[in-house]
Amino acid sequence: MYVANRSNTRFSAVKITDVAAAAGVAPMTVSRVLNTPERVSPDTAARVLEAIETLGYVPNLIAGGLSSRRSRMIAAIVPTIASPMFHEPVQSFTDAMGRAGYHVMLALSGYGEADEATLVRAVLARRPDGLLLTGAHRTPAVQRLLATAHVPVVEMWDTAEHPTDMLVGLDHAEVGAEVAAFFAARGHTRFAFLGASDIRATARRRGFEQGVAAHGGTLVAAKTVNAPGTILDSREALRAIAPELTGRRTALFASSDLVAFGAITEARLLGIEVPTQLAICGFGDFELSRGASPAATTVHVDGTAMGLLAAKHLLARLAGHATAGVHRSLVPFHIIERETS
Amino acid sequence: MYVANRSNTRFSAVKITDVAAAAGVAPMTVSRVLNTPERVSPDTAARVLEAIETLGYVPNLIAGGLSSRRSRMIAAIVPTIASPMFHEPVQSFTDAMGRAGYHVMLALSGYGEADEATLVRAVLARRPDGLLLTGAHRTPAVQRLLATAHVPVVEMWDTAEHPTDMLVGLDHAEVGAEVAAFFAARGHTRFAFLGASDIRATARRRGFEQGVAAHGGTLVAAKTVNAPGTILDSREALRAIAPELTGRRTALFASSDLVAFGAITEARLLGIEVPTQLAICGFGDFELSRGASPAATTVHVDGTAMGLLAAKHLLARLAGHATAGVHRSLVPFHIIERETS
DNA sequence: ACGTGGAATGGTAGCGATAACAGATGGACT
DNA sequence: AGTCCATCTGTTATCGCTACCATTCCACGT
Repeated sequence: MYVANRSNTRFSAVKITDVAAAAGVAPMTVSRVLNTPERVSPDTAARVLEAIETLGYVPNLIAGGLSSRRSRMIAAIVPTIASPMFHEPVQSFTDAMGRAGYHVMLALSGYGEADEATLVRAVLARRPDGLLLTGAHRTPAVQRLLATAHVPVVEMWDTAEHPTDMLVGLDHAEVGAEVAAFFAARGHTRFAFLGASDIRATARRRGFEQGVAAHGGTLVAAKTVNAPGTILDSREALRAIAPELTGRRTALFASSDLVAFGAITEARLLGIEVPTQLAICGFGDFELSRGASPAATTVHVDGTAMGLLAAKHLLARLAGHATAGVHRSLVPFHIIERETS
Repeated sequence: MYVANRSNTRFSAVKITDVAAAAGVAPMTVSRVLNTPERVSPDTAARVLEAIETLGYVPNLIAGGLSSRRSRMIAAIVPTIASPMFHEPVQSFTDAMGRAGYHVMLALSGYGEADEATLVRAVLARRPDGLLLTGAHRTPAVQRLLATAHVPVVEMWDTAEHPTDMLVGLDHAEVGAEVAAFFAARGHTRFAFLGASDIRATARRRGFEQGVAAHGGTLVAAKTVNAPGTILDSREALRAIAPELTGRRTALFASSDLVAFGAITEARLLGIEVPTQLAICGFGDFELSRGASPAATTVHVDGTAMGLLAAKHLLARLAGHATAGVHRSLVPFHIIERETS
C-alpha cells in the first residue's frame, strides 16, 4: 500500500512537538503556554518558555488558524495609502488591532474600475477574522460575498442608511454644507468648487452646492479633476476657472488639501490675492496645510480617531458582544480657520 | 471512546468537498481546476467551475497553505507609509507581486526603538514565502530569526557590503556627495545641512559633508530634526540656523522634500531669497516639489522602480532560480534641477 | 474515610486543503 | 494485437496546530 511521504521538507522547522519533547510536556501544554498562559502552572510555563527560546521556535499561525478557525488577521481595503486621508486611519487601526493580537493585511483597491468583488474574494480566501472597508456602498456581488462569509465588517469614511454591518463614517454632504455656511457667514455670495471626482468628494461637492443655494449664493465655477487630485492638476484647473475669479470676491471649496494647495499656489502666480479676493478652504487638514504659508483653512477630520473607533467596534464584535446593538457612528469634523479665508 | 466533534461551527462554510460532490469529481480535481487548470480536461473544469459559482465557494488559503507549505503571501516591513519614499515602492511591489499571485502583508515598524525582532517574529509566524525589509542593517537577533526561517529576503532603500540576502538599494552617501558636487559646480563654497536623524538621512548627510570637504567648501550649519522630519520642524530648524545664512550665499541640502519645503517657506518669510541667497536641494522628488512654486530642486529616486525590482528578484528566487548569482542592485538617482538652486 | 470540586495536564481527532503517488483510459506506433 | 506513453482522475496520508473531553492529583469539608 502506498504511503505518502512529504520529504520535500526543505529544512527541519521547529514545531510544537519539538518544543513539547524538549520541555517534557504534551504539545497541548505548549499551545496553552502561548495562548492561555493563565491556565498553566508557572513552573511548567517557565520550562516551556525556555525550550521555546533555546530551540528558536516560532509558532505556525497557519496551522493554528486552520485548527482554531481563527486567523487573528484583519483585512483592510483602501483606495490608496498615498493620502493622509487613508494612511492615518489605517495606521491607527493597525496599531489598535495589533495591541489586541491581530495583524492587519492591507489591500489597495485604487480609484479605478478594478473589480472590488475580485479583491474581496481574494482577501476572504485568507479567512480574515474581520474586514475594514472604505466607503459604505457595495455592489450586489460584494454584498453577497460578505454575507456568505459571515465576517464582521466595518466601513469607514462614508455614511449610508444601511451599512453592510458596522460603520465609522463621515457625512460628506454635511461637510460641504458646513463649508458653504462658513463662507456665507463671512459675507461671501460667489462660490466655486474644485476637486476630485471620487464618490466622497462628489458628495462634499453636492452638499456644498446645496448649502450655497440655501444661502442664496451663486456657484460661479465648478471643476473636477481625476481622483485623487494632484497639486499640478489642481493648478491647471484653477487657471481654467480663473476668468470667473477675477474682479469679484469668491469663495472656493477644494476637495482636498492638496487641491487647495494647488489653488493657493496658482492664485498667487496669477496675482489673485488670497484670501481677500479668493478665499479657499480645503479638506483633510494635511500636514501641508499647517506647514505652508499662508496656512490653509481646512476641514479637519480626525482620521486617527476614525481608525481607533473602527478597531474598537470590531474588537467588541470579535469579543462576542455580537448583539450589542447597532455599531454606527459618525466622526465629527470642524473647520480650522487659518490664513486662506 | 471519545470522539471529537467541533460542532461549534458557526455556519456551514462551503468547502472543497462540497464543490467536489456537486460536480461529481474528487476534491483533488477541484484543487487542480483552481491551481493547475492545464492538467484538467476542459469539460471537467467547466463543470467544477460551475459548481464553484453556484455554491459561492471561496477556497481556504489557510488550509491550502498548511498543506502545500506555501502561504502565497509576502510580508513587507517599512517604517511608515506616510512618506512617498515608502509608499511608492510598497505600492509597486504589491502590484507586481499581486500579478504573480502573491498577497503582500504590510507591517509598520515606525522610526522608534520598537524592537524589530519582535515584529519580524510575529510576521514569520504567518510563514510568508518572502520578506521585504527596509534598510540593510539587521540586529543579530533579527539575523538569527531570518536565518532559521529560511525565507527569501529583499532589503531595500539602503546598501551594505553583505546584505542578508537580496538587495535593491540606494547609496545614500553617494547621493550626499553628488549633491555637494552639484552645488560646488555652481560656485558654492558655503554649505548647510538640514534633516532627519534616521539612519539613511544620516548617511546622506555624511556623504554630503565629505563631498563638501572634498571640494574645499565649508559646512556653516547642520541641524537635525526628529525622523521623519515635518514641515513645521524644518521651518523651526531653518529659523535656528538663519543667522549663518544671512549676508553670504549658502547651499542647503535637505534630507527630504518635506524638509526642503519647510526651508523654502521659512526662508521666504525671513526675507532670505531663494535661490540667489540660499540654494536648496531636497530629496525624494515628492509631488509637492513639482507642484509648489518655486518648484524645488531635488534628488529623484525611482521608488516605483525599486519596488518593481524587488518583486522581480523575489519572484525569480521563488520560481526556484535559487542559485542564479547574487541579487544585489543599486537603484540609480539623479538631481532634478528646478527653481530653488 | 470518602466524596467533591477545581486546577493542571494529556490523548485524540480533526481543521480543509494538497503532495505524491496509483490506476484508468485511449491513441500512436511497432 | 500488444506495448508504450501521455493524459486525466482518484486515493491516501499528511501539513502543525487546537477544541474537546478525559484523567490525574490534591485540598477541603463533612
